[in-house]
Amino acid sequence: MSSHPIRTRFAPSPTGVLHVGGARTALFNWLYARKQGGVFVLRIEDTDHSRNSEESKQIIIDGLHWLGLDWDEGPQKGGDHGPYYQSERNAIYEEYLAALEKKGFLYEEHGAIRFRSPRRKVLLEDLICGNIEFDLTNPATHPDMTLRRPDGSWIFHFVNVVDDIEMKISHVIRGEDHLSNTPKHLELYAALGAQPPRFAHTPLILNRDGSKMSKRDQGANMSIYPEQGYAPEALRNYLSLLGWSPKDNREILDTSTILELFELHQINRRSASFDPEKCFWINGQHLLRMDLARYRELALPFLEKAAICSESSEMLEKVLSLVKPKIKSLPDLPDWVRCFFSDEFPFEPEAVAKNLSTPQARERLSLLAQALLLLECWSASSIETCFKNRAATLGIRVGELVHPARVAVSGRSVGAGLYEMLELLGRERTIKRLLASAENR
RNA sequence: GACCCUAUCGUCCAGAGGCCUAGGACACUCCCCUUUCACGGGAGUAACACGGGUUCGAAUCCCGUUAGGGUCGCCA
Repeated sequence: MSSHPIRTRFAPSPTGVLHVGGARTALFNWLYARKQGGVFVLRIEDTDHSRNSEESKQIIIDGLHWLGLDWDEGPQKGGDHGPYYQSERNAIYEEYLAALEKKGFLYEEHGAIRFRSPRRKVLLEDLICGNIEFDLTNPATHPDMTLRRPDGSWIFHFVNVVDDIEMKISHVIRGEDHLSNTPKHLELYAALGAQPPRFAHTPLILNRDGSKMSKRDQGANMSIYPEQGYAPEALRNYLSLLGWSPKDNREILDTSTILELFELHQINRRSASFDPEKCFWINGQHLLRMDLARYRELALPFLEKAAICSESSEMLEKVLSLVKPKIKSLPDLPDWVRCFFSDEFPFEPEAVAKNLSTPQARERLSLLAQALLLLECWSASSIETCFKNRAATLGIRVGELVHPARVAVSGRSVGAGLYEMLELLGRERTIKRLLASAENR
């Protein structure tokens, strides 16, 4: 198409959190660049000295790393258009300011440097919002913008435009909160004699009730997702669906599919609201569908944190593949699997009360243990047969054996398939636990 | 207040004049499967903000109203 290479950028200011809206903006920029075979740039807009710190910058970098949005140029990566921190680009801004000065666009007021608007109508051809004309002829409604403060520090509009020119950004994909700023930016491009990039303003993400999403709202802060056991690929999936869709009712999409189907101009013009429940569901679907190696990778930190360690990696894999189809959230994992790796596990009081409190139940456990002791082959299917036979002999439903046994062996009333659990646990531990419960509880 | 954007189930998305008695998904309710919890399958509740046009015909086009959001900073 164009002879100009596609270059997009994510240009956050370090505020201490990576907001979910910012993450989505970054995702769209990343998707577009990757889809077009272009370059994705990360630039940190840290001109406001009062509120930026190393930690804040690190939070953004960590968040993007976690989300899997790798940049081609930027912090930790370098590139031909650096530096990528605005705080280090002073000389460049001075140069551009001098150019504007020379052309007579600037004037000073109270020590600040301001841009004299040409006072014209400005047409924005937005890839998402369409053509919008802004009338900037009235100074009362559109006052001249300030470019530089009396203390020498720079204002967003100016440095943002200068950097986009210098970094040869071809597509500015950003939140709709910048839509009304764009005519000002267009004035700057014109004044600098630069060709403006294509703009694409995405609708904002709101809360479920339609209110503006602040960093404190549920789900707004990206740092909670790794902690809560979300898979980055699931978040990419959910975020991509806020304002965009593949149009064919598919919802669970891996990133390569999104890449294949994503189109900038198909993004909605309607603001979306963030639904934590749906996000959770999408994550669950990814957890369910991912392969065991990936599952294990995501699960490991949660097991380590709970001080659960496996005697063998083979055992770990067996346990994980057993519970994987059942579990919806990785933070729940330790409670589900602790009983496989240690004899020290808590008994849920309600589960005990319901299933182990009667002498009858304890009697059955002990009978069950005797039967299992005699089993010639310790496999899930023969264990199942044994349970069923036992139940038939006692004239009860299998459930009346299964539920107490589950609690005796795991302390819990919910879990994976019991017969498979027992097979994995081994005969010795199974019988020991059945008898312990038969006697004590 | 001015300017800009938006308006389909509670939520996300489909719908770009007749295929719409509006489709899918989350959530919710019920049923089936099942040793539990899940998964899976089935069913159900639930929406075109309102008012005018245009048209033989409008969720879809136009205008207005209302509502929500955004911007109007020497924040980004």
